Amino acid sequence: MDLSERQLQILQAIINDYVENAEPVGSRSIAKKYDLGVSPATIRNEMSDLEEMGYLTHPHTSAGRVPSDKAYRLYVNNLMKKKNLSARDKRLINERLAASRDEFDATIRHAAELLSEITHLTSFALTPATNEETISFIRLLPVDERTIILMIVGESGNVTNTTLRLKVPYTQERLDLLSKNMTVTYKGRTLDDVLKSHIIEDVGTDIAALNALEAGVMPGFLRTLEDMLNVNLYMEGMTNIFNLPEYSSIDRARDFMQLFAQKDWFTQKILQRADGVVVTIGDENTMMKDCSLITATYHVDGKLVGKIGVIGPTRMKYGEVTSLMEYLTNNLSESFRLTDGEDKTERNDK
Amino acid sequence: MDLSERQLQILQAIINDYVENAEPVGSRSIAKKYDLGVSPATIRNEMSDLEEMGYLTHPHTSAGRVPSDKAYRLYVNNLMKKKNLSARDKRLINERLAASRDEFDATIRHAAELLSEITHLTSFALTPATNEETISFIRLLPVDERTIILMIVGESGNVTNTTLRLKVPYTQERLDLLSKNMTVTYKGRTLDDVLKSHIIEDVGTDIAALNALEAGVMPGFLRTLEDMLNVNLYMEGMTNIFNLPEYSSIDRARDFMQLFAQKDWFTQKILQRADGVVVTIGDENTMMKDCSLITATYHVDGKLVGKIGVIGPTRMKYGEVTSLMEYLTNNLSESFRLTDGEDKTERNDK
DNA sequence: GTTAGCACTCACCCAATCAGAGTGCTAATC
DNA sequence: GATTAGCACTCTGATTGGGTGAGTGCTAAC
Repeated sequence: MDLSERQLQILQAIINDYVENAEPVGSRSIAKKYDLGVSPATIRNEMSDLEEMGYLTHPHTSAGRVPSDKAYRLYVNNLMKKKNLSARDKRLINERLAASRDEFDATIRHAAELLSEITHLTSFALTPATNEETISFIRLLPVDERTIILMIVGESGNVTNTTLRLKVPYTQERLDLLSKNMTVTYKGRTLDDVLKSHIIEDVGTDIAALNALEAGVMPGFLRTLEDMLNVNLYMEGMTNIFNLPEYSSIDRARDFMQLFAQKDWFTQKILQRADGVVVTIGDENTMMKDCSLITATYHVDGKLVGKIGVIGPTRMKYGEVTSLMEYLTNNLSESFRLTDGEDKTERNDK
Repeated sequence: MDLSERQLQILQAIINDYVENAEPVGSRSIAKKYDLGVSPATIRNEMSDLEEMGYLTHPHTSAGRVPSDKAYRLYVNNLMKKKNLSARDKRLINERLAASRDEFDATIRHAAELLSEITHLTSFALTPATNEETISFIRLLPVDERTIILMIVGESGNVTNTTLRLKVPYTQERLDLLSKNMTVTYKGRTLDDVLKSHIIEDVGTDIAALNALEAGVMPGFLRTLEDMLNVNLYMEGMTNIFNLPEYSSIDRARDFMQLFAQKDWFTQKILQRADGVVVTIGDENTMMKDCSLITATYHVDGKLVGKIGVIGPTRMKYGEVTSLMEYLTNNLSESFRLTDGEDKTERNDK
């Protein structure tokens, strides 16, 4: 049972009004503000029908109507139209991202900043997931008699290193030999893959002398792989929600803040989401039932996939936020396209 | 004009009571709970005197007394006695820190976690400041035709790296030569020092061929130095304050949260504080007038200095918190003492 | 110097009241 | 049959006023 054209208009009007003012909207104010050519009474009848169908709710008898999650879903799927970003916002984004273009993590952090500045909501950004990253080479460098640096370099330019203190002394040759052996063994394999075959493989059983050194290095190697797999989460604008009426109760505010207390858990939840712009509204979220969450994906060199996102109350300017996120992720993916011949340097220091 | 013994007793009683219950304490309840051998009326007179001297305040005529910042200061300086940690807390700390002993940043994060878990306040930890860190060596490693990794290693084992995309191709020899030249030029100098002499020095003017490569590397080198100088801030238990009555108003809670919105600013403020256990109470803080802030320092290998801290309302168990922090920083410094011969690995991946 | 006694002051809670916004229904109108 | 005007009804939120209890400050007695 479809909604009539007029019902859609009314629903849209209610959503617009509620998103703007955060107060239950009555029939009279709709009739006045939006020129629908019908009287408040008619609107009341339609509202009553819309409520019966589950698109509106009623805080109490004598209050106006509030859109339900279902209404927002309908809005996002059918009614919402893309907004063009203001020239000001576009310029802001271009400038800010260009400024930190050289530094990978900084760019991503800036994207999150922009997101929260423009939407006045809470935003976040994840550095790309590196499950698919493959090992390019492994290098061991001497520091002093007992200390070496282990460095793992991925094909996409990810670099992670650890300082290792060894029990036994080493020689330069042995170090080089082990570097080479490890590179040969692991080159081309994904981080995930190597880590899962957790069993410390015999990297160089044929060279018996290596074993002591190797044994000293392996735990650090695995730990570094793990570290390389971790994505970084940058959060911005957490305190923005304090300006929203829906979080004027301390309990709601606390619940919201606690979402981010466990960063790891939150990160996992975000990583599980599909690619592209994804909107989940209220109850559709397992994490926080009275929030909406919008995520979008950007690409690095067309391969690795990172995410940015916005969290706010279900009362949110979906059209504007999704358009902004599309623009932002396009811009990011463009920045991170490592076409050759370009004078581009990239940071990897997570 | 000193306080009499009895006045001190009463003041201490009021502080104890208020810290415990967060409610203005009246003369009668002091007389009842603490056996001071005098009647409520006498206590009232003393309280009146203490108020005149600025140690107590009065929310309104018919309310009990509340300790002022000045009272807490007196308490911290003179009255407070060290508490022994419970066996449970000690074990908790030892176990948790030992578990992540290998990973530098993780250990520090765990210290902050412990601090907030045990005190039920908001805590933070800073990785050591690296102003004093000196450069040990610089290494350039090839990745592909146009990409190299720049790695700076400090004497204390700090390692930071960047991936650089070059305009011009390079050869292995030139890379090695530049590595050596840079190492010779910068070895033993502090990061700060090198960065301040910002002028791109002529690393190898005698070898004309190097110039193009060198020019491509220098900006990345300086950026990496900057990055190496940054300290990491880990915050824990931010939502703990929601359980405290003083933050039941949304405005106070917002103000508190906004303190941490600008991490960089906050970090700077903390870095400026003196070494050792430092307590600043209420108005003594420029940052947040109605909080108390306690910081303490730990050492890495006896040299580099990092900080941990706790923030909460001025109503705080100063004795317990400072004792805890002393224990924790001792434990941390102990963990980070890089005595030789030990099988210790240390992470540097900030 | 200490204490008992007592008037006084607020903050807090509760109930009652009132105005305003908005609905839901009915009956009249197009 | 759809639309609208009119009106009774409902509920919230702000305001008011009395009652209670905790606690002070003062005075006079010990």
